[in-house]
Amino acid sequence: MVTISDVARHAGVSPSTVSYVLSGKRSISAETRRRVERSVRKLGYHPHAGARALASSRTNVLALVVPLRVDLNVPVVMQFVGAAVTSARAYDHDLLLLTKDEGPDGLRRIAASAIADAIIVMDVEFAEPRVPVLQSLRRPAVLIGVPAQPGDLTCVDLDFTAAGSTCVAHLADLGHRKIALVGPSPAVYERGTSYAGRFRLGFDATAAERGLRALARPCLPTYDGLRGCLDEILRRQPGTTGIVVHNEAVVPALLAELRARRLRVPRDMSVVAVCPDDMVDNHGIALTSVAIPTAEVGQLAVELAMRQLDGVAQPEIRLLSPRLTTRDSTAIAGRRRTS
Amino acid sequence: MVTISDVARHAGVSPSTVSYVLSGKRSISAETRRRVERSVRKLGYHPHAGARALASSRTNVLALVVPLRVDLNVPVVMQFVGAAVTSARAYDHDLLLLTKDEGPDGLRRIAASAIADAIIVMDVEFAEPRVPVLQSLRRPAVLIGVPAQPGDLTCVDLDFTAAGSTCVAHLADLGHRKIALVGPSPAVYERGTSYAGRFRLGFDATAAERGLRALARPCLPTYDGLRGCLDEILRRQPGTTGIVVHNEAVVPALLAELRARRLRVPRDMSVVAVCPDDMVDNHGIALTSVAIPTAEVGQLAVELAMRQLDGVAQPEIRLLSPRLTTRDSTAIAGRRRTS
DNA sequence: TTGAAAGCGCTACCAA
DNA sequence: TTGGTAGCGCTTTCAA
Repeated sequence: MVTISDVARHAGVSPSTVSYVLSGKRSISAETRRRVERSVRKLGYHPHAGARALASSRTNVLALVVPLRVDLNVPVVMQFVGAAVTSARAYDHDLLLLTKDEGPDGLRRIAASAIADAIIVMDVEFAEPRVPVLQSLRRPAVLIGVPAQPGDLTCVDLDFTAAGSTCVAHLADLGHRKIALVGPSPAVYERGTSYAGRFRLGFDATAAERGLRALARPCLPTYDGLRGCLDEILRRQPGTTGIVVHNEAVVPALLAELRARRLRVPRDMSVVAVCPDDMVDNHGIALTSVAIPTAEVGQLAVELAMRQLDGVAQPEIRLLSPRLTTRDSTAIAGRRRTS
Repeated sequence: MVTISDVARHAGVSPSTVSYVLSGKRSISAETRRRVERSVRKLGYHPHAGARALASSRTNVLALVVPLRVDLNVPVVMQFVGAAVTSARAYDHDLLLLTKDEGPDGLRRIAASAIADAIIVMDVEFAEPRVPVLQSLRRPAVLIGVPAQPGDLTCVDLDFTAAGSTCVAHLADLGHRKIALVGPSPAVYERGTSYAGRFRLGFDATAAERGLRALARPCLPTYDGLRGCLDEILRRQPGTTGIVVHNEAVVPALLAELRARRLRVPRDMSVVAVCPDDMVDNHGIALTSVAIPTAEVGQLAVELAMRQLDGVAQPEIRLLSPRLTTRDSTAIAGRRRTS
């Protein structure tokens, strides 16, 4: 392997000079820099990650804890991950993948063995058991989602409460009086997943505020689950003319079932989806939606981690404002049968 | 931080003894082992990853190169990843995530900076540009997929050629005479993605062998894409009674469109899907399918990498035999209109 | 503006 | 069965 000494010899300088050229931590004459950079390229030198980590206590690795459950929307998770790797690379960092299954012990292991400089945690719960551990580690950490007690941890996410409000307000503005929420899987609610609860909060509050009849139901991410959910909505709240669907996986099934029941979208039923923008167009009808800004959130999570590593960061909770785009699946409410 | 010397002092032994207890590379008296292990637990010791890597030239990290394209089926990719992390952890290894976008240079970087012990590559193309680099690195590597010239690289995947044959044979056995393939995105074919081509190969060969009329079309993973694809199939090959769909993303759209055209499944149209087993049941009808064994493949990839690291491995190409499960979406062919 | 050299924490060789 | 210790490749302090 090519070492820093090889480069130094080749360029006719000392190893420390090579190190400084690479890190930019002290000024180097133009001529020396040029020679060193040439040698680096010529020899194809890459610093040994372990040696660097040992000497500098910086690994240039970010740990990302992802959920592997299938009840979460997998493509959405993947978009976060994609955005995170990409921006990590922009900061010359790599991403280490951990699973939520490893739990708090996994976080301790990462910290104690100095495998990563910072930890980014996805799929945060309301009563998040990893929060105390994360605090005790005294290491840069970013949560994607907001637990009940974030303490001094940095959090970033879409403002799901506002998103819930926005969806309801849109339907209310169109004159709908009876609306329903097709939510995530029951399991997602049961374990107190942060985003699900926050969305529900905004949905309920704004429905009450605007005087709407509103019914919120969790929904298993299967065709049968959706059918059951829709059955219940139409039975318990006949005359429903607006549906908010916060569960991308069942959108195709929802549209298929509405069609099967002769409920036309948006004429008989308005539908607002909560999903990444690039998923609104694959369903035969362009969906009115509140965007989940996966790219922004993933990138922001990495940036906030990097800022902590640079030592110039206050703890903060960064909630991105929701953006609703009106497309073809919502319309002014009429008086039509919906059951 | 807790170092190996801290543990040694606490247990009243030398650092090297602690190291040997942990690695199991030489025999240790029961008593000493007990004392050391107690100290390790008591102090919460985890070896410093960088130091270990520097001294042993082993990182206990596996690099996994994933595609972040959206034209590939994301949940399937995620299942591979999940299986890979989980089995890597079983071997006390972590997974580093690289993106295909980094290309050959990314592989070189990983190797040169000794960031990972082995590399697992997903989304392999027929004329895979990363193969020569991988060979030159002389490091354990596993491809998920099979390139045209694997050389002495280890490959693992479902036997997609056999899978294509199996689907056709199933339909032929049921008496279907005109069948079609709804394939992956055109882009997937265009870049010569290994699994797409191999499946197509098996499909075409067996259709010819069994004397079937067969039409294979790529399909964009959108509702409109599917509609266009289905239009073309029914127009260019009227009387088609069997469809093989090798593109999980469009399965909901396919079923919805068939219903919209009054083509009942399986009465008027038999449908065979190629997808992971846990995705056959979310569509209102249980689909006859050939399983993509994501868990097995992901796990096997890791195992083959570990075996190479242990130095006891021959290069091999491991193709898993397809398994077709008959469910409710295929039936004996009748004489019915399909256009 | 540059160089010399002391560690960082661990593994594994050499001795005992 | 155990201990001592050189050295892995780098960063960073101290000196020049």
